[in-house]
Amino acid sequence: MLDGMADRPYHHGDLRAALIASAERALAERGPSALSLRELAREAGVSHAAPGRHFKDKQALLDALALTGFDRLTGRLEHALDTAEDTGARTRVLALARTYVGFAIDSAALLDLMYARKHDSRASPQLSSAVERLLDTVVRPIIDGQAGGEIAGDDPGPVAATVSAALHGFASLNAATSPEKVEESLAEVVRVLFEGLAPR
Amino acid sequence: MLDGMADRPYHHGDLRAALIASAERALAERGPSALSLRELAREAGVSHAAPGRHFKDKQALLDALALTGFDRLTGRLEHALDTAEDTGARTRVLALARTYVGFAIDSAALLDLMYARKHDSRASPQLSSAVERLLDTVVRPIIDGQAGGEIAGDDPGPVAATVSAALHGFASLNAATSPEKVEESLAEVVRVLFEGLAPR
DNA sequence: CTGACAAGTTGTCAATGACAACAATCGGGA
DNA sequence: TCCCGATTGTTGTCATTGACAACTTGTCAG
Repeated sequence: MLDGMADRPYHHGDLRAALIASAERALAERGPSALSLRELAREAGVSHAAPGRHFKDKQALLDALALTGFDRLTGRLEHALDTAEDTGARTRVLALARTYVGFAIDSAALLDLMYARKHDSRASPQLSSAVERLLDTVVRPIIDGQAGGEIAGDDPGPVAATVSAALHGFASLNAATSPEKVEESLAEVVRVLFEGLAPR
Repeated sequence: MLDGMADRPYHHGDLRAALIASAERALAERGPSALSLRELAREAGVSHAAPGRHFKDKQALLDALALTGFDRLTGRLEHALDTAEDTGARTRVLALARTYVGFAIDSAALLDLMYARKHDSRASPQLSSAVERLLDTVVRPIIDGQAGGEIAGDDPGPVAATVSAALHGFASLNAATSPEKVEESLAEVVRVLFEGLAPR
């Protein structure tokens, strides 16, 4: 029975989720180094050791946070693709890029964390599979585009590597830029991607 | 002089540089969270408060470290460009990419730190100008290429944005990949960049 | 009912970053 | 040359933190 918020019940209800949410706020507002388990515990109104029941480690909390980040980003990308389903390949890639960059702008610190964890060799297998799902999503419009003759080549590999690199790189480099400027710049980047550097 | 068993002079000689070097090693070996000022001090053979004379803050140390990273990377890129001076635009871009990715592979944690600091609004002006010099270097072969008719367009802006995004993104995404695979993949990416996604 | 397990609590410890007050060394000008 | 101020390093201290141990409270299956 959820007893409501009366005089703090002994059991929090969903401390795990509350900690992750708090962590994300703290991460965004004060940077990764300022993130303290004890502070999160205080915000949640529990004792300083309570987080230990849900996360073995500070690192475990960060891993869980990164994981939610990947899930959320992948979800948004999938939604963007579904919405642009019947448009051209270029439009779909642009939709993908817009979404990715949007995420990078309003969750810059989280994105950093996500890739920092991904690069760590001690990363959990869950994290790796989350990254895979993300990449699969990016590859989808490319495979479709090649099948429909809108994108050159028949091996999605090199094209996917290029597009995901450009996507991630652009997002990472422009995470601190104002959304309007980014939007404009982004359209140009997708155009250059499709038309290539070499003169036609 | 109470020169005990260790012939350690009261003054270290160049503590500042020693700390930065130690910090880079520790960063690479044990990750950013394990980096402790006191440990660096111990490694340098000085007291736990000595680093405070050279760096106001732990953050200040990290900023200085990031700065050396940018300087080193820019230096390598400039050298790579100079070496490839009389070749075609595509070769020069490939040289740039190789160098950038090489840096990312053997200094992955440092590169993360560099961009983490860059994204922080409280970053020092020195850091910003270091980033600018880096971008200028990347833009150079593009301007040259457009002037020589090897790269389409006359505004380097969009092309530079695309190339630097792809460069940085590819490096970031492949920092944990084996050098051989990366080398192969990299050549394909540069090819796709030049020829574009759209069928010719 | 009950007892095992999950979730939270208090207590403690070593490590850390920051700072203050003090000491040794160095270097430049009188 | 000598002295005095600026640098650089030292010891001491403090609050905060992450981790762990031992204990308590609530929950739920049988």
